[in-house]
Amino acid sequence: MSETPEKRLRSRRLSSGGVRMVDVARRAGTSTQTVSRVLSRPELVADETRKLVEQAIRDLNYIPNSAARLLASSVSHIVAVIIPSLSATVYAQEVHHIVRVLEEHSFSVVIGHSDYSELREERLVQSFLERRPDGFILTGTQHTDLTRQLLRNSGVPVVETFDGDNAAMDTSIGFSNFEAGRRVAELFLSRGLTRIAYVGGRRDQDFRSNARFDGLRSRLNEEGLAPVARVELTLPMPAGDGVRGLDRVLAIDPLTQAIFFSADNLAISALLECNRRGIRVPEQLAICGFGNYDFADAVVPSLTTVSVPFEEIGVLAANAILARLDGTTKGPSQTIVPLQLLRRGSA
Amino acid sequence: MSETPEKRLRSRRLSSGGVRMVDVARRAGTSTQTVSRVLSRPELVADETRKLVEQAIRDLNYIPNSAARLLASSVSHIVAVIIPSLSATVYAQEVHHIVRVLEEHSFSVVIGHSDYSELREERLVQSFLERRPDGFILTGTQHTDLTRQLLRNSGVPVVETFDGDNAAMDTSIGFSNFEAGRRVAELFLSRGLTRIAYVGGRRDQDFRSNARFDGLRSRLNEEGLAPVARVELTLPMPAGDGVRGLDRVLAIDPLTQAIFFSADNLAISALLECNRRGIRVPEQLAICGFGNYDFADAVVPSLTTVSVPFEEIGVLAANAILARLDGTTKGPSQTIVPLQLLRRGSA
DNA sequence: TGATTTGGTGTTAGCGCTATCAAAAGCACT
DNA sequence: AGTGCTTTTGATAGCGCTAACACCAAATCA
Repeated sequence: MSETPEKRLRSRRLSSGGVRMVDVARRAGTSTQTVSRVLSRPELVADETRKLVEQAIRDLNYIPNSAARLLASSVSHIVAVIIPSLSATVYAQEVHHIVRVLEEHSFSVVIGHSDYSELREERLVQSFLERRPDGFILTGTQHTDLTRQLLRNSGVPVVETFDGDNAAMDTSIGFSNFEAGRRVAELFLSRGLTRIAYVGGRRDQDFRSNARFDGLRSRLNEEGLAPVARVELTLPMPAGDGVRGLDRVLAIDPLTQAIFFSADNLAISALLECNRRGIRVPEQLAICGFGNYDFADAVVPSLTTVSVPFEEIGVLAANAILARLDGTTKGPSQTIVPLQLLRRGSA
Repeated sequence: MSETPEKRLRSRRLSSGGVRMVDVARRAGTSTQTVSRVLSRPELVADETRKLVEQAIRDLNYIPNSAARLLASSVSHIVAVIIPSLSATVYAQEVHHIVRVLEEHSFSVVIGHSDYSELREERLVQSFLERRPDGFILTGTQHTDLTRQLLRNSGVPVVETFDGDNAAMDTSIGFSNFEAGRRVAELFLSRGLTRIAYVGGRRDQDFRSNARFDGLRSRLNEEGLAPVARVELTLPMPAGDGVRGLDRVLAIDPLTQAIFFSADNLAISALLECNRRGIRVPEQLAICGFGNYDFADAVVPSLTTVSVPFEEIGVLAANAILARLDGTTKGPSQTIVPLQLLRRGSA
């Protein structure tokens, strides 16, 4: 019997990684409980003991195991964020600020892409729930029934972003896409333009773009008008799609006087294409974008667009989760952040 | 004695969340081990039993607890990714593809921002290690000693991206920034330009930009030339910084014939500014960017730039981690992805 | 026929941590 | 000295899962 069970077990334990809390406790001459307290609620530990423990932690290069902590305490310090895609600057910006704020509070962010599909979102929610996150930040208010049910059952705080038009499950941080559409229509109308077109994502993919179109149409209807064209592009839409959108609009109605693009990258590439083709902007064709992206005010003519406070949305979403976790807020709440119509050269 | 310890404990357990594996086992009439096998290695379970268990899982809406799994098995299915910032499209793109690939293999990605600081990176590594990730993807090869030590001790596979010039700790997926600088210099020289300037990030922040500058200078030196100006901007650099860079270059040497910008967004905004000021590009001032961003070929004149395969880098980085984990690859390795100089209108 | 292998399943003992309670130590006051 | 209080520390029992092994029946072999 050269290999007792104990021996084998011990070797597995050692190979499993390294320094455990009990090693720190032994070195500091305390119990593991005291070490645990030094890490999570140091104010409960006498100064002298605390220093001893901290020294032991440093000496041994101890790194706590958050899985064990979660298992024992049911707190993961993880927030799950699901966005359509990180290659859209809008969402990348938002996530940037979510991560920034949550990092400061020692929460980790896990990220998933829904790829503009509710079903993929559902699968992600399912898989993220295995990590027992302390919060969820989703994009939009469009979800499958199962997604809603899973989240409700889990009892985790949920923040939905970017959609202030529809009812949220829990907490919502968004803006009114509908209102944005109306404001843009108003602008075009005020310039005496009536042949107005819209270029955006596919109806079944891009619900927030739908709302902008609806807003545009609603305002036009009030004047007895209607959009002369609506072009739907498959998401994701790279900048070059702006030119395709432009072409399709002009194919439908060559006399179009104004186009509202659902994102600035489309609008900018269309605008640059107009310059190239000698289509005068805004005299011949007015262009309005959405999002106030990087080069919106650098192109010639500068791009008229709707400015969306992505940073603010990210920060508010992160803070909403934090507030729910420390008990500052309880129930659902809706926050609408204001949009700003930036009247510039292109319209 | 109306409250036995057992009662209290049971109530805590129940409140802690919900359905456990043992509940599934009970319902399916098996042991927990069999349930566990159905989830992780279903081929080991008889078809009939498997179906029983799967039904029980569905009936109960069972969601496994990954913390318990990690604790018992030492596999987290987490990959930690640290980039300077998600608001730089370059890194957002890279992360997009990392997430996309890893999602398919049911790995979760946790994200952190170093904000171009080695010290912040060190803190992030420290905190991410608590989650026992199965892999790390870092940006660049510049790290603190403690960062290196922590990662080495942890035994986790590490991939460093974006830097093919320097030695990596473990696995590296990058390109040669130095070579990029040389290629751009070569291009300018071939057009007979000699008064060449560089605009990039601050020397102590942006090591990869330094390498591009070094490459540029090295090639110029070979012709007995030197850069006429080097402008250093504080990171992060929003697009508007391109104009500031242009101004500072022209202040140092008004006769500058060519500028190499360390990122396309700077180059594009500078180019648009030249148009506005009536500086003729490329006749009066040649401009070259880096990265081949969205509008690089849409502006007039189109932007000459270096195309970097961000998508490929992300995919390769993710695959490198996966290969290490399933034992396909063992030791360190270095992969250099090729750059492409896109000669367009601006140079 | 018995010996051996195979496939399928169950039993046991942790993984590393924290919640909970108990207890000890210190202090002020009667 | 005894009482009640606060502050500080420790012992114990899990958290929910899987690794490792044990076991059993059926299949295969000599």
